[in-house]
Amino acid sequence: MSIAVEKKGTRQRLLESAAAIFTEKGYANTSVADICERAGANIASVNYHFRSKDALYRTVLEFTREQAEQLYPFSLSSEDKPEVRLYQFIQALLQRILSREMAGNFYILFAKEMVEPTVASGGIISQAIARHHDVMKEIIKDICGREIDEELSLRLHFSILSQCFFISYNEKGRQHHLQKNPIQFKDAEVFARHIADFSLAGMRCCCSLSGDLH
Amino acid sequence: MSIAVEKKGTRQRLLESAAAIFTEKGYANTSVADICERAGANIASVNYHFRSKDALYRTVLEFTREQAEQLYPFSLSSEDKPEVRLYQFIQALLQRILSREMAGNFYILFAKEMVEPTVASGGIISQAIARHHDVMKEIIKDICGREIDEELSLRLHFSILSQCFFISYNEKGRQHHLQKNPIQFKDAEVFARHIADFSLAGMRCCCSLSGDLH
DNA sequence: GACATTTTCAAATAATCATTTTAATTGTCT
DNA sequence: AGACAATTAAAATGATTATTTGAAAATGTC
Repeated sequence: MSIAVEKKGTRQRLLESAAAIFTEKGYANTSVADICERAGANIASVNYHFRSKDALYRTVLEFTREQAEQLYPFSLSSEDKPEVRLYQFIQALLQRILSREMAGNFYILFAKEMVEPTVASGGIISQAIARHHDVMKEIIKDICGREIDEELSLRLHFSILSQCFFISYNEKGRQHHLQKNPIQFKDAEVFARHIADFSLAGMRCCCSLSGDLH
Repeated sequence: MSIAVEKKGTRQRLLESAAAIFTEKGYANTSVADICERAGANIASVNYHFRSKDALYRTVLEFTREQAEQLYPFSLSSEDKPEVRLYQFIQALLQRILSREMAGNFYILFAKEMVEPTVASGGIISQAIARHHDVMKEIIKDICGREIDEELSLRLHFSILSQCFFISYNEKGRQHHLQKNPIQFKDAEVFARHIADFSLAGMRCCCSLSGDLH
């Protein structure tokens, strides 16, 4: 009928509207009426297309996660040196987090789910954690050598990921409580460079410390 | 009349009950009725003693922050070497975060406020951020030397604090999504030792990198 | 064009919530 | 005991919420 661009289908409009508002205000503070209004749809459309608010929320989590994985994959060619792969992983993760598209929404929702879990999230969060974990584990093993202590590996893992995720965890509060401007997507590289340098030094130090004991 | 222990005053009981439930479920998911029931008080008592749910929440934030500051002060004797002060600061912060008392509640509420700010929080969060910032800034300056770049200082600051706060940010989600047991208070020292070692190496590396350019 | 299916719509339902009101109770000082 | 203020109690108010309902409209199919 009209221009192809504007006809998106109610379901898709609801999905995008829901992603935006859930990210903005959180699950509990978002009403189904808000979502429908922004999508230009009727109040009953959420329950028609998604069965419930819970199910819509789960769909948003799944959809935004897929967007993130497609747009910024952790493409680790195992021929690169592990130091390079560390940087590439951190960079891709920060690009996901700082993405203006729906990929970025996932990591904001992820942060909310870690700080205040909902019953609506299903197993999506634990899956996401496991995927990040697997990638990091390989990199750490290759940098520190394979006879590294399991506990030490976990701590290094923790130190590196904490710096990456801290950005998404703090973004909302930085704007609201400190009146700062949002961090831009283009800052991803500078941040990634810093986190990689800082962490590489930390890893080597902690590895050699532990190695000396044996 | 009765035993002194059990007569705590409705106001105090409401405060403790509110701190526990706000920490457990977050501001939006907590009802005044819940708080009153747990405190063994009437539904109207919150509005009588605190004027509103908002004001009660603010009081909880202030009260728990004071508890944290009193129990685990950032007592930095400027005679100690900066490396020692770094460790002491991290240790005190982790002890606050992992405290089973009301001190720990503050850092859980703080995490919630960063990920999903409320209008009810007043300026308490930005004050808390500023205090941590001031302490860290001094330490970084003393470790890296005073001609350090302002931007680099902020990035180092970020890398260190992210590791500390990550524990409180993730604690709820770790239990809910990963079915892990809570991190114990006694783990504060091991964690602090790791974060301090890791970060010290990172700082020195980043400082010398920047220093070489001049 | 007529039928069947999908989608939209407005109104109703039922539950929950913060807050207010009004009355009863308790404690304190004279 | 009596007067007064502080506190507690129970019920009511008004607003918001997710979800359901049943009919209307739109869409697709033969």
